[in-house]
Amino acid sequence: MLIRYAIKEFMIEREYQNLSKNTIKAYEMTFKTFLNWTDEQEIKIIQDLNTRKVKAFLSYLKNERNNNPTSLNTKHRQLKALFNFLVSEELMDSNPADSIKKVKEDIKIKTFSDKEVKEILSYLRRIKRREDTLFAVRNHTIFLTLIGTGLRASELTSLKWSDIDLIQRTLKVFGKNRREQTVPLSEMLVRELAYWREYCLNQFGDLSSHVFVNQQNKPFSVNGLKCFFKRLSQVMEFPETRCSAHSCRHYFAKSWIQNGGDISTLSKVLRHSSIKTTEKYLHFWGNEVAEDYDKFNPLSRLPL
DNA sequence: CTCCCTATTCTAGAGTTAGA
DNA sequence: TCTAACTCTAGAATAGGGAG
Repeated sequence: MLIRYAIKEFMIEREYQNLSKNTIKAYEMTFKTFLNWTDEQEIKIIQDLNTRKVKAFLSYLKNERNNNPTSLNTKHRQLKALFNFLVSEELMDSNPADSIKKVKEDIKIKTFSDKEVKEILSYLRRIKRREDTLFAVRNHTIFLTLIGTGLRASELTSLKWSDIDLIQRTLKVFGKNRREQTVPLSEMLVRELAYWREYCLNQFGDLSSHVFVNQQNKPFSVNGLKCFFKRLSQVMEFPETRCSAHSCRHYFAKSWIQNGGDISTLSKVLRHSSIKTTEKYLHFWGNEVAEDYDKFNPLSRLPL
């Protein structure tokens, strides 16, 4: 069977399983790259594929396309899934990707320092005072919400007014993996959200169902959010720090830990499914937490 | 005209879940 | 308890709309 058709069969199967759009897209992207490569190598049918060829493809990704370990492993897994399917359909004898080991990854995340967050906040506040435009008020509120709740990007943009209880001070989040949970809101954030709500009412006359909207009172998109952070990073010029919605989430976790919050509660607030993920965060900020560790460690106060 | 905002597409990377 | 499979986020590049 032609590789091209094998992939088509696989995709039909996956779409039938009702996988999310992003997953389908990710498969499509990887297979497109793979097909181009096999075309160049003049590999046409699936029987021509073997472990050596799959390895060659992965090293092509690594060396010529500068993929990093995480990407290599992702693509490796996707190919493995494809071959598994072909084996189960008896179109292939064995999985040529099976014996390939995954690449070691070293993960490190740099998030905002307290100083950087203060700088961002005072910048956004300054603009809000000076201009008092819809964008200025919205962006300020968005940043506060992210810092104050640790929401993910899509969770923020899909927020609806009906999800927010300003009296009970809670927020309903429709998060990753199509799952819904409730998180608490701080008093200060409730005030800011209420102000933003009033602002929208004045501006548009009526309230959109979505909390964060653009100039046309249409839902603010995830891409819009990305662009906001991109502009922000250009203004702030933090040399080391990634400036994104996710950085806010990490900052939320970091200050939680540094202020002595406990990790199992944090895990719940961040809605991690396993505490292992939350524990990884400790690892990310090795040095910074290590300083606190020294500060609070009883051994440093004993004369040894 | 510029500046700011947003949408879209592609590629890279981080996080979760199910089930052997 | 391990890992294949699944899901979502990040960022670059590009294009275009609309306000001032």
